[in-house]
Amino acid sequence: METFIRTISSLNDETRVLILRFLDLHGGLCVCDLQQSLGMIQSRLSRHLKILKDGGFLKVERAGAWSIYSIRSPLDRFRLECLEEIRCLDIELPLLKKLSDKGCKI
Amino acid sequence: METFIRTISSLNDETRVLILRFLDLHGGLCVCDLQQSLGMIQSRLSRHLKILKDGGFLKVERAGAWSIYSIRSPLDRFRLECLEEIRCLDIELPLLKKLSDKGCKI
DNA sequence: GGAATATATCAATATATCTTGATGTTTAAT
DNA sequence: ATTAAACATCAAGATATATTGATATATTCC
Repeated sequence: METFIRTISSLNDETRVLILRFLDLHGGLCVCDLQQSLGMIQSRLSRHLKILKDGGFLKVERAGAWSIYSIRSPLDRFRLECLEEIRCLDIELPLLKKLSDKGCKI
Repeated sequence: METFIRTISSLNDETRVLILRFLDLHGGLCVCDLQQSLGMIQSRLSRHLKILKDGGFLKVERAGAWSIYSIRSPLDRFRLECLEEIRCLDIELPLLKKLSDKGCKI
């Protein structure tokens, strides 16, 4: 039950659904890219990314100073169904501003 | 997005998952039966039942003074997947105390 | 019609969650 | 070594959600 609620509650927020959709579309991104693209402050993003990770949807990989967040793979059946449902949502997605390539300076 | 969040948030509560599981197991029940079986007060149940209905998981049918709540059928693919996931949870289910047959007197 | 049952809703309080700004911690560049 | 970037975490305030008891609305039975 605990795990189920943690999984569900990780989706129970528009910000997190947006983040998930954005990472699903663009693949792994660092926090500073998400910051730029989604126009959110860092602490807010970090928090939501952690919740999505604890919910089993994301994984993190350290690359130097960067934390690269991406959709965990493989997702189990249920989480994949959730992701499929999110893919069908009509969400206004911002453009990707990938500054990390040129050296991100927030 | 709005509908998705409403669906997800309706599952984001242990009480509601329990109610859903209980109705899934026993079929349609009135509020007073749920009250007896789950040991909850009426206002609390009414609230959660409404949220599950608004989340698209339950339907209500009036039968005289009683409101019979049951799993909505057919469920769409995503809600069905959610229900399947809930069926797999290890939940301690109370016994059914169906007093409505003999005339429920709360 | 009047009393009692079943349910819904409201108001107040308690609890949890989200947002922001501040503060740590680690890594990279010089 | 120092400085700065990238990220995590914490504390405080704001917002949302849950619980309870009280009240309102049907409906049934007499």
